[in-house]
Amino acid sequence: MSLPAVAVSQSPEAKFREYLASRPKPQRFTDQQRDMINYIFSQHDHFDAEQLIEDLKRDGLGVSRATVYRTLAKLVDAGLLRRLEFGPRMFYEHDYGYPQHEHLVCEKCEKKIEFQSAAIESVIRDVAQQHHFQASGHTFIIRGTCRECNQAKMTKRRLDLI
Amino acid sequence: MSLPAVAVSQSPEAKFREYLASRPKPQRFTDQQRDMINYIFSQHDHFDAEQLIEDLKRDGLGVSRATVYRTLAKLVDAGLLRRLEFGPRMFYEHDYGYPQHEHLVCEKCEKKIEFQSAAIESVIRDVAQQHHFQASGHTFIIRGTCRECNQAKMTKRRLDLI
DNA sequence: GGGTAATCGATAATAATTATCGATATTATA
DNA sequence: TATAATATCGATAATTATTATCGATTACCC
Repeated sequence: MSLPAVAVSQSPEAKFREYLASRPKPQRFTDQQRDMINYIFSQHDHFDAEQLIEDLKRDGLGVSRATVYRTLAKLVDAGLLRRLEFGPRMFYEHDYGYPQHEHLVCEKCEKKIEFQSAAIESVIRDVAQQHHFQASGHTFIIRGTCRECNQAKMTKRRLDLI
Repeated sequence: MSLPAVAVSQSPEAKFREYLASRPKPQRFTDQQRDMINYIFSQHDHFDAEQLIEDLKRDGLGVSRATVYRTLAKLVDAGLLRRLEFGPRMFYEHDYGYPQHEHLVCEKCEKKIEFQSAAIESVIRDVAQQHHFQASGHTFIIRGTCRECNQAKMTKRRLDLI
């Protein structure tokens, strides 16, 4: 699930405060934002808004649904989180301190496997240049069945034959 | 917008009827389905459910919202259409008679530019093999600004300086 | 043509996200 | 340090895309 981290000089909170300070109109740093950053950067995981709301509530940190969505948007804009379009709802993962990568997503168990690929970076560069397109981001997801779910299916098939 | 077509032996309608006939429980071919297939395959374009509903209505072919969604799902399952996850709503494009390709999507004007890349196919094969992952599909979208929107921005910037 | 059941259309429901707005809390200023 | 100005909060309503429901309609087999 995890790739080697990238060295960073600031804490996520410090980086976020810098982002807030750099906005044209001044933005405030609140307790809810601090709680969210502490929780999110205490582990590496893919998560969605609903999960985060439940997890924070379970930890006694109540942050309202609206504030969770608002703060996630700011964290993405600040470069702390990446936004992933897996199916109908958005997922989020660490961007700050974590290398660029792509995903394999299992359609059976929803597991996300990360991988890095220099080839993809170069395809993006080449294609963008060819079409005079100014690339600002990309989505690359491979959908299918993971090793474990494949084995489970194989085993079941073998059992069915008995 | 268009890549060279792929040779096919059947009309989209014939291919769809074959699909319906091959289902475990028999499915019926209706006037609404015929109207939708005729409309969709009379042009090559990326479209979403809402556009299609409006376009059909404008052409005097009234197909209800529910039926449009239901039939789109069947057309995808039959291999006639590909389903594209561009942002919050689904888009559709020809699959039958049209080669595999990926997209550049302009964030300013929503234009979709198609491109083919053998490198991506091989990345998918390699990564899947490495992780013993059974790949069934993928999404690859490069987001950014197209040539025209870039020029518009440049021109505006130049004018702003006067 | 007649019976059966898949499909249709109208509308209700769902799910994820965004907007609204009075209450609250952060930051600048006196 | 008190206070004023205003960004953010929480509760809830609204929005958007899509799916489910269900009685009416219609395609398909005999």
